[in-house]
Amino acid sequence: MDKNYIVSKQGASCGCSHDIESSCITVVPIFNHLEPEQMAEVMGVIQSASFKKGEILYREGGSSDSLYIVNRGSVKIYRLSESGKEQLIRILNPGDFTGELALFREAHNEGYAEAMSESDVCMIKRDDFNALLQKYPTIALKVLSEFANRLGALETQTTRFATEKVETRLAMFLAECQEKAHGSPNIELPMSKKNLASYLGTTPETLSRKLTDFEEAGYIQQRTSKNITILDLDELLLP
Amino acid sequence: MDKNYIVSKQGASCGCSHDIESSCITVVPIFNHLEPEQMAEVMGVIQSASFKKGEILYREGGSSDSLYIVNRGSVKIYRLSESGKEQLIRILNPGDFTGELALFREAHNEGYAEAMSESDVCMIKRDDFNALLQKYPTIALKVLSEFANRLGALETQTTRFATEKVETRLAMFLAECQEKAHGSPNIELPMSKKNLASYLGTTPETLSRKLTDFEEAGYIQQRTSKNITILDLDELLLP
DNA sequence: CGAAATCTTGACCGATCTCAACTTACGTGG
DNA sequence: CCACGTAAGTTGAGATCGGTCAAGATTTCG
Repeated sequence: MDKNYIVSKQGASCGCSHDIESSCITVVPIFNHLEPEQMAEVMGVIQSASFKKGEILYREGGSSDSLYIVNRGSVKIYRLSESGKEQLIRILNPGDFTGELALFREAHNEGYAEAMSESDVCMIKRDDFNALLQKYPTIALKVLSEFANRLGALETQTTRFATEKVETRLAMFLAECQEKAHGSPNIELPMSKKNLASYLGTTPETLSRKLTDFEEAGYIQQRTSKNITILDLDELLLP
Repeated sequence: MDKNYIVSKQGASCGCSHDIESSCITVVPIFNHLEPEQMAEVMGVIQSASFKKGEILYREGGSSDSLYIVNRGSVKIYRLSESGKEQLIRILNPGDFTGELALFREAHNEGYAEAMSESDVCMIKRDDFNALLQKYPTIALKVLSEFANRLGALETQTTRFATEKVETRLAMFLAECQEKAHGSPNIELPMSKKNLASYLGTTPETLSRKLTDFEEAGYIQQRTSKNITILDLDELLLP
């Protein structure tokens, strides 16, 4: 297992009370099959950086040409629609990466990446990463696998937007939260309700109302702002 | 240029009056950089098949484990939402491929692939394709590039569904049609209006109404069922 | 502790879906 | 080649969902 993670290069510079061990060491799925000496090669081309909450990793139209791997914290990827509204695409947690669009296409970034909390990020330059891919085909297979998963998830997401109403999308989202929580009825929303509204393609007002509706119908119970207990998943998903 | 395409393996078995030359030879982007002897190796693991209009290449939940490359004709990829509505994801034209989800994940197919017209399709088995990827890393790079493009397009699509109204989505779609037609104002819808409605996440009724609205506003002119002349693209995109 | 952001609730309105009737286009078989 | 049946497309009326604006409550964070 020792070879299965990358040690972030920056030292424990954070003066705060974070758990240093877990915060600076992260499993990076696309590299976790490499031998130590190969990993060393990867380490050689990695750059690290920390971002404070709200700082931008890259912005739309920018010409960043790196792969970004989140090591600690969380990063939100969002776009601004042609009419100016923000649309949250996904949230990166430790081990997730982004920047692929700028890597494999000539096009510029099509979205924004913004740290949602103090975050450590590893970066690999386009040319270095391409060299790694050429040299170690298994890395490419890992990335292909990740892309395939993301394509599948995005297609599901698109289908929901196109065919389900807000209420249903929210119910499905809650169901997925419960799944990720290994079936526990007590779930914690992984983002603010404002962001969740954006992610679900609705407004905070409507989201608030739907949650209230669910609660009044006895399907869920809102404990705190982000903690919800799911009382009747079946009824929630039925309509 | 000679090495830049694959010759479909089935003979000119169609008794109909199709143009044999163009119908059985197709550029396949993910292989078009290979040397002849490498291409021969690819040919060795390819199987071909023809599908009549309406025939299903694979279906949701099925366990097809092949990559499908369209050689002639067109194939539509769609999903059925949890509530049973059909959502058109994309249309494959010659050179496009699908089946990636079953290739790189354990999961089953999450959608349907259906021939929209008489179509010739090349298939490569999962194991064979993986072997090719390992042996020729450049193929993997091509596929990565294709995936990256598709991810970008899907994110754009998702953002539009989440933030734009039907009218705007339709206008953007028409604009893209014109772009693909190299700027010509005379465009041809690449699918039936029923399918287009599904693709845009609306109903045929609403689509019909919006097109009428555009026409009455003088932005477009509907010549035939599928032929439209764009009179004022700027006004179309403005609101 | 206080300013700013987030969240909630209410009232209203507009976009789009649904249902239904009708027209048009298309493919098949006589 | 035409007739017919089915699917696709159009149009209208009504209902509903969800967005907007506004005000107030609550939380967060410096």
